[in-house]
Amino acid sequence: MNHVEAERQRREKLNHRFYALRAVVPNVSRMDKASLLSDAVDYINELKAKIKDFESEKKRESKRVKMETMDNQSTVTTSTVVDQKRHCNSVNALEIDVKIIGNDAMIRVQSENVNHPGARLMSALKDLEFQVHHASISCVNEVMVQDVVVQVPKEMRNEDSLKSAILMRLDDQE
Amino acid sequence: MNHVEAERQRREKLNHRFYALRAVVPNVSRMDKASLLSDAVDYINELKAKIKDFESEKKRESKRVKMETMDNQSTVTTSTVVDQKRHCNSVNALEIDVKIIGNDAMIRVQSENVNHPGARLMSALKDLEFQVHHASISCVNEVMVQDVVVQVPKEMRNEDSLKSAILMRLDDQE
DNA sequence: GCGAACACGTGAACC
DNA sequence: TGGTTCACGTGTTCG
Repeated sequence: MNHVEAERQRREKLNHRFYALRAVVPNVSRMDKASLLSDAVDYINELKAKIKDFESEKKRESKRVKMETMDNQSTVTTSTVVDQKRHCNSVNALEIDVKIIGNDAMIRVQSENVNHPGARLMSALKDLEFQVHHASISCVNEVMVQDVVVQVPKEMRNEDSLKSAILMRLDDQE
Repeated sequence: MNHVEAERQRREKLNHRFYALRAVVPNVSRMDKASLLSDAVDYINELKAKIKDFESEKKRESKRVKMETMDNQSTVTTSTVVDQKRHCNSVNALEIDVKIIGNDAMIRVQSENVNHPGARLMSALKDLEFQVHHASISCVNEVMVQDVVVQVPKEMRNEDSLKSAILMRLDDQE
């Protein structure tokens, strides 16, 4: 009969598949087909759980990275805006920005690094009797940027008058 | 006979395992047992590849993080050392550290925030005709810390003489 | 000899 | 009506 041969081939095929399954499932406890099947099910569930862990971890990681890059972008954006401002009306001479916040003022001065601008700005702030909370001076390629935070007396808390008062005292020392 | 019953239970058990396998393998193309088995093998290989990807990615990630933390540690260590130095011989008056590196000097001054120490140090550096590359001034609780990097002429490149020269000019302005 | 596991041939069901 | 798949009972082997 052809039937018996077909059935024989079917069994053979099935057994090959069982061998293939044995090849990819580790730790096959016992060698019978039933145990192999349940071990395969367990193994697949283990792999699924592992992947789930990785994916949740990856999601957290990507959130962390996204927040970091957003932080970076905000700082970068700020400095970029400032740079554009700088390039807009940039002259060789000197430029000053003043921002008053409460009792304090944030002052930014950009100038050529000649005639000791750091000493001049600090001296001007001393003349005005501003208490310095923080100052940062950086010089790159003969351009000097100074950022200072000072406490100003209340009668001086006007951005324009403050700016001109500083400019005046800076010019005095040229 | 008992034999037929045992065989019946065996077949039943095997079929249950097949059902269980069907439950955990998605996209079972056809419903016959042979296809189920080969699909299961394919699926397991997919999961394995996915996990391998995740693990190599994770390894790269952990290397990156390790390098980042090492960077952080080195900077933290440096500032800690400096802090210890500060606390060691800290007095109310004024303290100065000088480190000469090539053409430049790193100067650190800690003092009370009275009499405008920022202006005084900058003025002293101007008197000495040191070019300021960078300066950072911070004030917390009436204690002011100044860190500056300057270029010094070669005839002044001695740490002790540099320190006393600065100290002298700071005292002049008291 | 018996429990477990497997392979085999056969009948049935289903396109 | 063949082709395919499944379930079943049976024979056989091994510990």
